[in-house]
Amino acid sequence: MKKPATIRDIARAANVSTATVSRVLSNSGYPVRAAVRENVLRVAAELNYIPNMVGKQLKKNTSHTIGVVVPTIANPFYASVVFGVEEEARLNGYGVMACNTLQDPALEEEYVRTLLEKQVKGLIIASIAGGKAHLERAAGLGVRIVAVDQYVEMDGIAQIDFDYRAGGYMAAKYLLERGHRRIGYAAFRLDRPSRRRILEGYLDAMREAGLEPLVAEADAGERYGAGYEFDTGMKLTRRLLECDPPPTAIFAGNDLMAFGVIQELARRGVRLPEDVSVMGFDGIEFGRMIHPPLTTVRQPDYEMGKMACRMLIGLLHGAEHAPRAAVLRPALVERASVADAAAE
Amino acid sequence: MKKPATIRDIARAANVSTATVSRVLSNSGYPVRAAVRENVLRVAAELNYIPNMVGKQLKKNTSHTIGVVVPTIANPFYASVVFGVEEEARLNGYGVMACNTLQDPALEEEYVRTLLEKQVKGLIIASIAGGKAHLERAAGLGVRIVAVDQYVEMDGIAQIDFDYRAGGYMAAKYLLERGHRRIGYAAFRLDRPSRRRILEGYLDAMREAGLEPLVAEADAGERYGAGYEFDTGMKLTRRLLECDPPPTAIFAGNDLMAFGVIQELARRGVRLPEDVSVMGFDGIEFGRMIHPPLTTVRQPDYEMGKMACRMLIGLLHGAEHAPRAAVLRPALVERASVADAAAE
DNA sequence: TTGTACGCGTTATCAG
DNA sequence: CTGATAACGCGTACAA
Repeated sequence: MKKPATIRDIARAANVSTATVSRVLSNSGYPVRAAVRENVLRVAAELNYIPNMVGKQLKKNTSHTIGVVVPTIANPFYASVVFGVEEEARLNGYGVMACNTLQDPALEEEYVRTLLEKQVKGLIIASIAGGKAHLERAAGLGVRIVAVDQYVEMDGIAQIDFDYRAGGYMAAKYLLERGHRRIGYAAFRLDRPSRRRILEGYLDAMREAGLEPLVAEADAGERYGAGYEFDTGMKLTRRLLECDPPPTAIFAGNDLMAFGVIQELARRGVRLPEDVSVMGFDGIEFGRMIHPPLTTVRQPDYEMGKMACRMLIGLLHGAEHAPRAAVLRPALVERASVADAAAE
Repeated sequence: MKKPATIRDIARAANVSTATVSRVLSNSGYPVRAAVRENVLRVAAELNYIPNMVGKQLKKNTSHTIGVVVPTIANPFYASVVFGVEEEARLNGYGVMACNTLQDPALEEEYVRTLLEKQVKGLIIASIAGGKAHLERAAGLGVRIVAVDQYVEMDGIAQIDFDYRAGGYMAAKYLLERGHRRIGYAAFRLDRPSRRRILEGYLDAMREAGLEPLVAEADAGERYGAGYEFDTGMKLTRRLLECDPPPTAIFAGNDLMAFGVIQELARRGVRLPEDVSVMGFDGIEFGRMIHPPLTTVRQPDYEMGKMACRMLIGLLHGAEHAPRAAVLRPALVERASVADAAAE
């Protein structure tokens, strides 16, 4: 476990200066005599040379790693986003530092700070923090930022937004077209703009149809985590079923919650989708793995990650005309958890 | 977007030397007059100072970020492992660089190399590469390595192993105890030791019972990805069902595949679990979200990540007596996808 | 208790 | 084409 070779070691062994070594090893395109170049390469290989990015980074002040901040990769939706970012990053020679904030604003700020200390020059963030001081500080330091999933009201920040309102509207509308009149909406806490916008879409569709909305909102204060969203779906379903008359269709705030809705319904012997239809939101791949396969509104997670990464790298490469905003449209994924409403 | 402040800027503004600034800002415990200390702190805050880890790292040759290499976080199993690692890392002031190899040995080697260039001192890896030259090179450089999920035959490497054989045995045994005699095993390609060991466990249990094994192995060459495992489950189920007589229970290589098995069975109108029982492997959280909730053999993913990270940090802190090996035991998770075999 | 000066591994500048 | 040498931001002997 001896010390790794540096360009100095190579220089010494090859009888050249460190400058020359650096020139050939970094593919700088700087002219070096062919014989010398080959010799340096040979010696470097012999010495098992591995370039030290830290030295390089300190010198060039550019890190080639981008920070990704999401609530949690335990939700496959965000896992896909991160995965998309990572793929695109790798193709461009970048690495990724992923951070899970667990919906905790303090943790989000801590992570952003750590990322800054590590000299990240680019950041992709699904921010759930109320404030944005941490983002402004980052931007002030010249860090390029791409906000995904959650819109961030801030100048000089690139956005990949998603039309949540249209998504909520699309879901409700679809249910209405299938003949449903009593459509319940099972919502998480409405503490994020994205969630409120889905609700708005649902509300608009119901109002247009002259129907009474039926909303069940999750209680606050539950710990965030893998199974929480599922359990919330079960709980809200119980609440919705107490209504008189009960809904013939339930639209859930996201797919994980929809799984909970389905589970609770199945547990009660309700036939799916004949008795009650269920609609999700997100379009995670697991939707097609349950029974009945989940009809849902898809938000392109993986593609969103790739797109965000591409945009960020464009910004990093100083492309002034790089696109700084995009808004993704929802798409309906018709599977089998929604049926026509039974004639009354 | 002016240049970030350095300790030199602070030193100048506070009329002290950079040495003093460094001493107070790095909490070195080195004696500094209280008044001076407070002044430095004040000036640092005023200047919005953010320590540059790159400089620190170059100086101290210690990176505080650990590399994590897994097949893909698109599989919730590995997502949980990474999540566990990250949580534990954060608690200890470490950051995590996660890399998805997509089961591609070349990619795995590339990632390990990149990690080395970034001067990671610790590595947690679920290696699927045939060779181990890249790991030996890393170890030779003094990098501490913890192998998880996949056993790696190599000196000086810490292991968190899992008793796959016992898991396979446990699954088959459970099915046997429930009265099943024709138990099919739906396997991925048997190109990894872990998978072969699950098979062995199954085979042992069948042999003990004097029963004929019934194995369907996935074809090679399919692209690895999120839905692949699910689709494989469906396909292998079709193959298993062609047997005469068909199995009354199917044991799947992992939970995702079990979802595919269930889906294919449901699609054919087979009643679950009355007609055919299904058993998974891994114990991902989604198992309880499908219908019927999946009975499975659990491998503690999240805990494994935490444990690996703890072990690694112990090694990094030079704890010579740090545990260098652990073998986790499978646990049966009884849910509802397995029923007693119908009397014949 | 404080300051000076050097070096970590690399690249860039400038002179040959 | 090649080589000295000065940075990059920081921590730390060593000296005062």
